[in-house]
Formats: sequence, structure tokens, C-alpha cells
Amino acid sequence: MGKGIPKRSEDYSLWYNELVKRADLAENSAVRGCMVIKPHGFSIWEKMQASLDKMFKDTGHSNAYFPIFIPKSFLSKEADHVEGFAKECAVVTHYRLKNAEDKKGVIVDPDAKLEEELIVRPTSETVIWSTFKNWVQSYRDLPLLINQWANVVRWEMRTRVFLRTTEFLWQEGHTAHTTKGEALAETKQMLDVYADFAEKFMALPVIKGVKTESERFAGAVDTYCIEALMQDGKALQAGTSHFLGQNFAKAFDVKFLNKENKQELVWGTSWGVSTRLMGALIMAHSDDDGLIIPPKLASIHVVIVPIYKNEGQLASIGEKAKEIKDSLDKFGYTVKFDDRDTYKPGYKFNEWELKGIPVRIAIGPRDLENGTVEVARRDTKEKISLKFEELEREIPSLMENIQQNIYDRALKFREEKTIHVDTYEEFKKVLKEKGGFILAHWDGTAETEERIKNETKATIRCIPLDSPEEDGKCIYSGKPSIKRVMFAVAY
RNA sequence: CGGGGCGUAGCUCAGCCCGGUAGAGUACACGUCUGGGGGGCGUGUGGUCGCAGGUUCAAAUCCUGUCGCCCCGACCA
Repeated sequence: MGKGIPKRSEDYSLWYNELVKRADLAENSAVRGCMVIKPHGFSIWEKMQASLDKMFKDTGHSNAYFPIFIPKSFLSKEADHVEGFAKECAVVTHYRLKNAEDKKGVIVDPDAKLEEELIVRPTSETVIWSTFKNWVQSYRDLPLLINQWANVVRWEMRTRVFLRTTEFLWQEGHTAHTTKGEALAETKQMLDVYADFAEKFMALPVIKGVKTESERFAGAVDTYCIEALMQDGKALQAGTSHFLGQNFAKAFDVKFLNKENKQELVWGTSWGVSTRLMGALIMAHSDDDGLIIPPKLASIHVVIVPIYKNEGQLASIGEKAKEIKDSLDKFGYTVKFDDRDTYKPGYKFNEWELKGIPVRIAIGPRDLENGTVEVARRDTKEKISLKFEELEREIPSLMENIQQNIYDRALKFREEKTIHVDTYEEFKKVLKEKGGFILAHWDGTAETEERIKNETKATIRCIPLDSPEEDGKCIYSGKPSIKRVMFAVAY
């Protein structure tokens, strides 16, 4: 392996894996399919969490925590739900170890078998709804607006760091309402929250839509989603919001007494985003030099690299760095002065670029003389020289500019890769040559969807919410259709 | 679970075919010259060759078994 990382154009998947490792975001662990999220990677996740958490609180939700273990019997209560998750559940069967006979290790104590096995949560609908039953008596107890930040486990056959790991971190919102309309409004509100977050914080343009039946969450009536396009032309589902109808209320017997003193089943929603967003962030913006972090998610906004020949120069630069740090502090920017004497400036430049820090300031002897600094932006790699006193004015607007620029860039890319097609031939051609989002007519049947998937690997990512009514013919069957749906090869 | 590949220094790998007691690059440590885009030179640290058996005077190398990992497919956020 050379000094740089592989090029996207040569091997996108290798580029991704190497970038994750080299930028110190995460690494594989001793446990297959599980990752260690390293400090630099986790700092980005923490920023995401903080922003999302505030948005959840602002829309009236409260955080709570439910157990990681789910009694096996709970999972069997909602038929579709079991069906969807049964194949990927980790199961706890024993609660004790003991020394092996040969003293060479430990074994599972066969006498410590659990009466009822526990499932490591793949999602928490079942535990939460079994709890909601106790929390709800009257319409006065509703709505229940709960969120939890947690880890979940889904025993996937093939894993990829951040995109699909056996264990991942996420938030899952679970709400209960008196009416269908209210639950539907909640589902859509949270979808909007996700879309806002993706666009404003992650600088990631997304398409809001609804899933077809085959892509729907197990146990939901409708699954809404935000879909983003990665630089290799593949789609990534970045968040989902489910309208659960009364499915879980029925399964767990969650009823309330309405104003007319009659029993009614509550209406539910659930919604979540996960550490998969890290993968989306990486694959949407980064380049062959490394990660690009939008300023709003950066834990370090500005890194100052000193260039010096002796201790005296370093000391003077250090003073300037301190001044800069203090003046940018009031804008909420975190500034790091990289005064390590063990690495050279060039090495540091590359390292911070690899890690995606939005802005680098270099200060050397020439700058000290001229009262200037060299400011380099990570997104375009442009460098400009600024006077010390200009920094306070220029840095905030530079940050906004970077945030906007990477959004615009991603949006332009997506627009160029969003194609309308009207024939299956054209569909296959575009898919093969360009990838991206393809808007086409579909007859609405699962059979057609399945056949297209088998023949091309492309799936219906969603039926976009803003898709206009338009008469057309299904590209596969020729049957009439009134709306285009969005196809893509997906992660 | 199918198909392919790989386990040798922290990392990437050579050595294995054709047995003779372990090597490179990088990283790390120290010194020195350096310092405006991954520096040069010198010295040095570091490996029960995945594990268990077997063959042999001798095994990283050959044989058997076993464990683990990676990639590709079916499944999925």
C-alpha cells in the first residue's frame, strides 16, 4: 500500500474500505462483522447524534431506554415482523460459563440453560409495545413520543463497515397515537426531520419516498424513506419512518379509552437512522485524497499547522495560533493547533486532508513577517492568503461556503445521474452505463419488481413523494401506470 | 450455505513448487541534517512462520486435520 489511498475510479469499494481505515474512522474487530468505531469516526457520529437529538426534542420527543434482550415469545406476536427478522437474530441460550475439564479455557455451563431464550434486539418494537400496553389507559396518556439511542444486532451474512455491520448504533423512535391521521402525520414529520438533517447537516441531498410492499419494514403498513445517491451511482437508504397502523397495538393489545368511554386500539409509528449514515457521508462527499466532512459535523473545524525552523519561530507561531483559536472560539468553531514536533508540515497536510478537516491554516516565518496566514479549504483544496485580522470575518463565511458547496456538488451529481426512461432497453442501458436514479413507469406488481431485480439487480428504491401523476406504460409489462417510481442498484 | 483466496514483524507482503533453522518495504525507537505538500542519512527494536498432529537427521516449506479471516454470490438498514 502506497502513501495515498486507492482511486475511486479504479476500485470504489477498495477506496471506501481504505479510506475508513486510513482516516481513522473505524476498523474491523475481533468479532466478525463488528467494527470498532475510532475516536475520529465516533466524533462525527456524536455530532450527528447531537443534532438529531435536538431535532427530536424540538418535535416533542423524549429519550428513554429499553433492554437489549427480548424474550423470544415477544418476537412471535406480530406475524410479518417475525418473518422479517427471524433469519438474522442472535439468541442468548445460557447465562453462565465454567472452567473446561482440561483447564484450558471456559465452556458454556450446560446446567445454566435459560428457560426462555432471549433475543438480542434487531429492533425494539416488540419490547416497547409490550411496555406501551402498561403506559396507555386513556386518550389522555397519548400521544407517547419516545426515542432511544441504542445498539442493535442483525446477523447479516455479508457485512461492510458502517454500511452493514452485525452490531450497529442507531436511534429508534416509537410513538403511539389516538388517530390514524395523527400517526401518519408523525411518520411524515419524522421523515421531514431526517431529510432536513441529511440536507442541512450532512450536506446530502435526499429523495423522500414511500417503499413498495416488498421493501417495506416487516410489520409496517407503510414505510417512508430518504434515499441518497453515492458517487459510484448506487443508492443508499439513509433513513426510514414507518407508519405501523394498528399492527403492533393489536399484537400487544395496546388500547385506550376514548372520550366516549370506548376501547380503541392505538396507532403507531417507528423511525430510525443508524451509523450507516457514516457510510453515506463518506461515499457522498469524499475524494481520492480522503474524507471531506461538512463543517456542521466536524469536531475539528480548523487545524493550524506551524512551519518553523527553530523553537523561537514555533513559539511566535504558537502565540498567533492561540489568538486565532480564541477569536474563532466565539463562533463555536473548534481549532486545533498541531504543534507536534514529530511530523513534518507536508505530512500533517496530508494527514488532516485524509481526515477531512474542513479548513487548514498554515503559518510560517514568511507569514509572521507579512502578518498573513495561508488558508486552505478541504473541499476544493483551494488556498488563499489572508491577513490575521481578516480571519474572524472570513472563516465563518468560508465554513458556510464549504457546507453549501459540498451540498451543491452532491446535488448536481445526483441531478446528472437522475434519468427518465420509457423502455426496458433504455433502462438496462442507462443502468449499465451510468447507474444512478432511474425514473420509470411500473405496473405496481411485486412480480414485475422481482423480475426486474433478478434481471438487472436494480430495485425500486421508492415511489418519490413529489412524483407527479403522469400516464404511462410499465417499462417491463407495458401495463398502464400513473406514476413514475425510482429505480437504482442499492447498497 | 455455494464459489474463490489468504493466515510469516504493528501493517503490506516475499520465501514454500525444489526441506537446511527467517527476509524486504513500511511503521516504531535513537542520533543527525532538515522543515511552505507524505524528507535524507546512520544505528537499532521487533517474528513459538494461525493451531494440532504426522513424515524426516532436519519443516515456514511436504502430508493430515483443525481454527480463523477476506472477497464474490443468495439475504438485508
